[in-house]
Amino acid sequence: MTIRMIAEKCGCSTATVSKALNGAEDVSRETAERVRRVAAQLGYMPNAAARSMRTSRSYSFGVLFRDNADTGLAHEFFSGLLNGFKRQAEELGYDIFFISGRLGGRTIRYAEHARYRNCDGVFIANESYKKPEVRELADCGIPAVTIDYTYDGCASVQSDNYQGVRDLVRYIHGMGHRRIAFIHGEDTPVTDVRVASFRQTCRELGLDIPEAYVTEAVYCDPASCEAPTRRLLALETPPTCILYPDDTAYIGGRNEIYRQGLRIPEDISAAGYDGIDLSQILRPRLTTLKQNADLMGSSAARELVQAVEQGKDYIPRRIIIPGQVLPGETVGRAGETA
Amino acid sequence: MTIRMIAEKCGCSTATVSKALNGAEDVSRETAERVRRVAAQLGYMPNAAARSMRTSRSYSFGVLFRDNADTGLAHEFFSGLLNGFKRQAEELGYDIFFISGRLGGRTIRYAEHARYRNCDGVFIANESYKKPEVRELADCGIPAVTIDYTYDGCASVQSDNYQGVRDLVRYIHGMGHRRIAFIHGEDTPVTDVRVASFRQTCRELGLDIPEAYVTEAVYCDPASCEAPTRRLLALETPPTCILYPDDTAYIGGRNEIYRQGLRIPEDISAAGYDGIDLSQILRPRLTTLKQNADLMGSSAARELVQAVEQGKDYIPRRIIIPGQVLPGETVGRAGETA
DNA sequence: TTGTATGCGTTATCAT
DNA sequence: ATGATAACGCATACAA
Repeated sequence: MTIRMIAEKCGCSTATVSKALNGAEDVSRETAERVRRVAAQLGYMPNAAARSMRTSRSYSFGVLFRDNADTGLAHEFFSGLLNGFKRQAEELGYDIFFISGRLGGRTIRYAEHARYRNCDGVFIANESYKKPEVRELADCGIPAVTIDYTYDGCASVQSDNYQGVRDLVRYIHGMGHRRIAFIHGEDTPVTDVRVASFRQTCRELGLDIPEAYVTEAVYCDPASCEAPTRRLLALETPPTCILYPDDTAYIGGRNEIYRQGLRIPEDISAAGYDGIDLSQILRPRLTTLKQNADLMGSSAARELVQAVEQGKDYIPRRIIIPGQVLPGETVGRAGETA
Repeated sequence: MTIRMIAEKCGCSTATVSKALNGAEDVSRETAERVRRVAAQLGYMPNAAARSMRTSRSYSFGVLFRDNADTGLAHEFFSGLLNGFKRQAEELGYDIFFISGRLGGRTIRYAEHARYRNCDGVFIANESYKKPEVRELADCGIPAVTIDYTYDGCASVQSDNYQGVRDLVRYIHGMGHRRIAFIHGEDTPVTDVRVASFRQTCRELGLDIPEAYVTEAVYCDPASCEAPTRRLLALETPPTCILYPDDTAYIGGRNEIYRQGLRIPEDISAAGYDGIDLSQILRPRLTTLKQNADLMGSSAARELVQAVEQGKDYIPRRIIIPGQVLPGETVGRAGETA
């Protein structure tokens, strides 16, 4: 099935067929219709490789996603991100494929992989943005959009972590809590913003947060939250509410709290972050901040298409996507002077 | 960066460069080495589109994955499957992209999409195998491998659901349980096998399973397990152990059990299926059957490469991947005559 | 051992 | 409005 066969069947040239199929102006309406009818009837599909070679556009986006075992696609936030990106990209005519560091038994650099497949744009998420190889990809001339990180000259889509933590803390404050602790994730740009927002919001609310109330664990690692939780509960003046790095990590804190014979939220309140399904399935339902991963993904796709189609005229934008507090049942009402 | 530029730099023809790069026999060792050195130095990468057009091989696999909101990539079993497939496919030189029903604002059939991108093989998972469109894809002439389902003429990789349920039931029986109930998932080929295995294993063990002990819920839907759990607990002779459709669905049963003021496993035992991370994070740790999703994915990739490279000589195989009981803490010891 | 020539399917240019 | 033709980058059959 090539345009040549359609041309023969229609008694015209391949040039005319190509024009007709691509909606060019200089084709008579009747010819165009006839060509399209025959094409549809024969189940014609253009050959992506040939088109790509001729136009030097592949209508594909490369996706860089950390897949190294642990938390890759399995994390609901990232799978949501990818789903949103994929759906919108396809809607706009772009297929997506994965960029990886291995191909055919050889190690290749991300940028090489992207060039090899001629992708029109790249989507960078869930990677260590400090790795030179990642920076090389972002800078290699192919339009790129990054998630939760800004490279100079690249579009980026970011979850509003500042406002997210702020909303969550204010909600908890509104429930009467005055002694709020934050077990945050490991050191990343996202963590920095969240911790800064936490401290600033508490200050604005006139809350005094002892240093011991801000402590570190590891994202998505429940076990890493057990010791910090234990330490917080053992303080002379323990917090009345603990913020966890994310919904999954919260499970570790929850296990520790129960192990101490305490109840949630009667004895101690807790909140997560992300708003994954799990958070709403557990009883008591977790109070958390839902990140709009799907919207972040689809926004990234739209932005990337703009970057590709506007070429040199494109001015990189930074898009901030707000999240939303899911009240849940793990933050209880606390006495005003707790 | 094309072979032409390398040819100029090396003072030889493009044909020689092509041969040298592809390890042909009829090139002198010194020439080959020089060409490869220059290529590496210039950071040459072949153009995938050009190569694809010339060889009618794209070195890419299409992946059909249900992404319709709910449980797509978010499900750890499927993300594990995809990860395993992706890693192994890339190792063997094939990139992967997603086949979808939408492209450029138009609805296209899966088979069309696959042909458009010229993929060398397709990986079908997590789809309704009964849809004619899916069957069309499996039958369209492109080598295909399916997961947990057999199409005539297609390779397939299957989780050993028969043995899995059998091992799980026997483990539970070994813990002293004699009254075992099974809340299974909705009607699918996989469910059929699991239910059949459950009944047969129980029969072999001499267990009498009342009809009320086998009942239906929905995979990955905790809420759907609440009512069935309640009904089982309210029976005149309630089970001492309940099998759930999967680890996620178990959460619903767990919530209901706790709501009734019962303890796990002291008052009632329970088991899941899948062995996702969540199951090992919860306390008590869930007794479940871990499916080896990663191995299923990588096996599928190896098989698909065989199918592609052997062409007409390839004989479709069915590969069965065993799972493994994860003992956990939710199945307690029951009195021998319970 | 090396080089020349051709074609894969498509789009774009230019002539008709 | 239509068509002939070239070119995209690569691999290969065949000539040298």
